[in-house]
Amino acid sequence: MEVESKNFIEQIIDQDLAEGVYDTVHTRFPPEPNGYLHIGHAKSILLNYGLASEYGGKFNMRFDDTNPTKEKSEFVESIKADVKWLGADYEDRLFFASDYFDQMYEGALKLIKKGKAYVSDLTADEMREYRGTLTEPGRDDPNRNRSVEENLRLFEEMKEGKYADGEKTLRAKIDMASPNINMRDPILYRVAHLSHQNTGDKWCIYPMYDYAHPIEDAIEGITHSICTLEFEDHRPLYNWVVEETALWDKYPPRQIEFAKMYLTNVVTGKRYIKKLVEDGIVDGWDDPRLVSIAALRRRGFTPESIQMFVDLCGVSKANSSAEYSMLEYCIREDLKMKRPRIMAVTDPVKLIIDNYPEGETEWLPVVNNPENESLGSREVPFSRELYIEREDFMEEPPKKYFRLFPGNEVRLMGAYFVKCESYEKDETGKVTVVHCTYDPASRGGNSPDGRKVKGTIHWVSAAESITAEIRLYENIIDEEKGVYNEDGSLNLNPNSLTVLKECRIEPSVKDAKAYDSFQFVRQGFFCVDCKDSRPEKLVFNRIVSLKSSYVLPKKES
RNA sequence: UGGGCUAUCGCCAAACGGUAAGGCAACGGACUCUGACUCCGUCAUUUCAAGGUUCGAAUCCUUGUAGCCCAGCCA
Repeated sequence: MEVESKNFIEQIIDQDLAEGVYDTVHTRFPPEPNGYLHIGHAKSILLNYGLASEYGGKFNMRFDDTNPTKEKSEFVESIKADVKWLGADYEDRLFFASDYFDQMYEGALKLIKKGKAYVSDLTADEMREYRGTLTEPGRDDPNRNRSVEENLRLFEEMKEGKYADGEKTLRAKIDMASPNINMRDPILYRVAHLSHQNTGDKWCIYPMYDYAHPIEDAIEGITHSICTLEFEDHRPLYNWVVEETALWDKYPPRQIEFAKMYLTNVVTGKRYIKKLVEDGIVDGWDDPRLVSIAALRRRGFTPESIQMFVDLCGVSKANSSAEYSMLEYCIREDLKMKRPRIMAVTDPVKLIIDNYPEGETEWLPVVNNPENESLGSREVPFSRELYIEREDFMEEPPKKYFRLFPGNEVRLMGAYFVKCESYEKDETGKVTVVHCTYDPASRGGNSPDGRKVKGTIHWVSAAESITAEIRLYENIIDEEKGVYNEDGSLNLNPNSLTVLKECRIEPSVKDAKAYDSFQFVRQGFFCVDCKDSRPEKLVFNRIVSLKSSYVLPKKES
């Protein structure tokens, strides 16, 4: 048992439970359906869901759809799919903030009757002017002292549609001189003659986030309302609304803020991604070079790996950004034991075994994953003509190079020992064929005379191998400058997408349907691109490469 | 400049007055039918800075410094 220290949210919960503030934990994930979810949201989802499961409580899915101008049902569907894929099970608790519009309206009436809210005639500009600045207090709204009756009538008229957009608002009566700008009589309701994706044309007034969110939490019986740091300043207002509307059943919800997580140098900004999509730089929100949940899924990341990543990152209140290598570690860790390791040659050179009978093919058994026997084994065709990796042969090897070079003997993985006898080059000096002889006694990869070889290389049979396309993805990086320069030009890493076309892969990839992804020996992890796969040709996405798989010895001269 | 928050290794992050966990990355080395994996070792005498309290401070106090957030009828 590992002794894991609890994060600060767990500590707060423990204390709440101990003090009897709450007797359960009920969390929620409340996105606005205005875009696709990315890795940052995954943290929030898994954190909220994880907390609920850890304490035997419940987790709600809720769409915060209080602003019809930005929201689309398309996003509702993608968000639901992503949350499900991540494994955050909200059971039958799928809610919409718009489900509570009636109660919010009643709450507003209650506030008006208590003298805690009033209708304002101020325009947006006037409102800004009256609000004051960061350093100067605001001034009272001229309508601040309207009578309850007048406010009631006016608010009713707002609802009835008697006013144009922006003509009137409902404001909370708090304190125009508060150092916290959020408390300077914040707007509770605005007039907006818009059709809502859920409620249609029923409403022409819509509640603001600060008013709506606490009520949503209260109604759903949320105990710990976890959000990001930028809402810290809103907490007093959150509490004010919770108190004044008193719409909770058992206990009032409590807001806790944590730091968002960013990935170093990757683009998460919605408007940048939108532009990348619009400019055709990427092929959509799920382009594997992005870090939306959909992109990660298409790239071949597993929900388990993302869970691991979130766990590894931890939760705190310090702004931070995790290195991408941590995410890569997680997917490598998750996949290495549960995926078959098969042979793929990404830059083929022909290898001819001169003393192997022409036209003969034998099928050799190879274990799928030496570290996980339960994955079974497969048969791989072996013949006189093979392909090996170009980097696995060198005419003049540096020191400590123990793959193929003239006169050297290596093991063809799972097959035979072969010794390099000669090689051919074309006019340009490029090696075209490597000639070897094999030792028939070393079948299976071991010589009965006990001699050892230093190197083992992978290979595929020339005739039976499958040609596939492999896509090597780098993330679209976001340096300090940002993705786009001021003149609109793009800061892209030049090799964000590299397509290798003539890759040769052993025929067992035909069993691709049985697995989402493979580990290609010494090349890393790949998945079949379900979106881009053509029937005649398999397209693989690289999930992540292995560590240092291409690196030649450094200390050579 | 008003208010809120944050500062612990290159990156995350514990430590809650008792003498700086862990992970990622990096670097050595061992092992290996994947130069992967695994394994073993190295990696903060010091916690933004300077003072102070204390037998003892990353933790408490003071004064600074730096970063993030707030002036949408967005969330």
